[in-house]
Amino acid sequence: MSQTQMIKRGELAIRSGCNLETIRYYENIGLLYPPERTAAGHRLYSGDDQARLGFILRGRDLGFSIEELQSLLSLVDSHDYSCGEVLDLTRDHLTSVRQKIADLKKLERTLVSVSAQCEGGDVPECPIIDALFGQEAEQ
Amino acid sequence: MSQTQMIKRGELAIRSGCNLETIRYYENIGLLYPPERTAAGHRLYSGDDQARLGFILRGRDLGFSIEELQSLLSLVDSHDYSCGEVLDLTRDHLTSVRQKIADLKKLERTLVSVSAQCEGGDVPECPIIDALFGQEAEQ
DNA sequence: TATAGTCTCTGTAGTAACTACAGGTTCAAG
DNA sequence: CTTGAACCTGTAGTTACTACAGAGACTATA
Repeated sequence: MSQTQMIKRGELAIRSGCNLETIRYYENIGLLYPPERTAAGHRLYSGDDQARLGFILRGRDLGFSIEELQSLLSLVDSHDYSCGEVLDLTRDHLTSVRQKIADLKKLERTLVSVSAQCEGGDVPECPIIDALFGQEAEQ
Repeated sequence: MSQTQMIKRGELAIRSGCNLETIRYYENIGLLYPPERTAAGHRLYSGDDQARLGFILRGRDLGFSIEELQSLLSLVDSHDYSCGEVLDLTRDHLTSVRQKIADLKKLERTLVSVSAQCEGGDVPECPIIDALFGQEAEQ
């Protein structure tokens, strides 16, 4: 892609912003292909390798799990994927993100309502503690 | 509290809705006090033990981490906590919940905008894949 | 009373997605 | 030629559990 220059793991870590050990981890779990090696066994990453790591890191930033990235990459690797398949995976992921947001908002509301009963200060009785010890958390 | 009847771990699991193994885990990490035992070594939980587990489970439902629950419980155990201290912990937690919501919403927007460029179907080129392989994820 | 089946005990390993370390090569600069 | 940085490997730690194996205890029925 950009350059066909081969780089070592440390350099890849710096360029990609990915942790050094994480690169090896992605190789171990099969997200990255085992790269070429020098005679002494040092890893050498090609431009394609760098692009693939970039893909993984951007997917990770979008909250895709390793498993989801594995699905996405196996589609890409098949060279026979359709846009629809990718869109399905993305929509599934979007659904789970929205579910998490909904759960957290519910949590937020409960925390706000619990906090609102509490006046703070030095008083030794606390409605928050009472709520936690009480029968219902009114989640 | 409710009854001074001592119950065993299996019964506590059923009554509280907590996983059997989790109860032992909470004991191991010091969230629950080591309960009484029968002569043969079977755990016996008092009403107070049951209330404490209830506290933990409700706190967990509110998204408090083990560490936060440990702080909360050590305040309770000190018998000398103030409402202000509890409120501070709760507000810190609320802040982190809100941060998570904000992060996820940002993610959601990005996923929506990436998906919007994609028409699905059987075409073999996918803007989502292109975006992931591209230079910027425009997060 | 014998025995079968369920409950409980312990320590340990597995989950997700890394991160960090120890102990040992290899490389590059002076 | 030596020194220090970079690299190699395998393994352990993180969070908050969950699950398992193998052994002992309890209970109900024949």
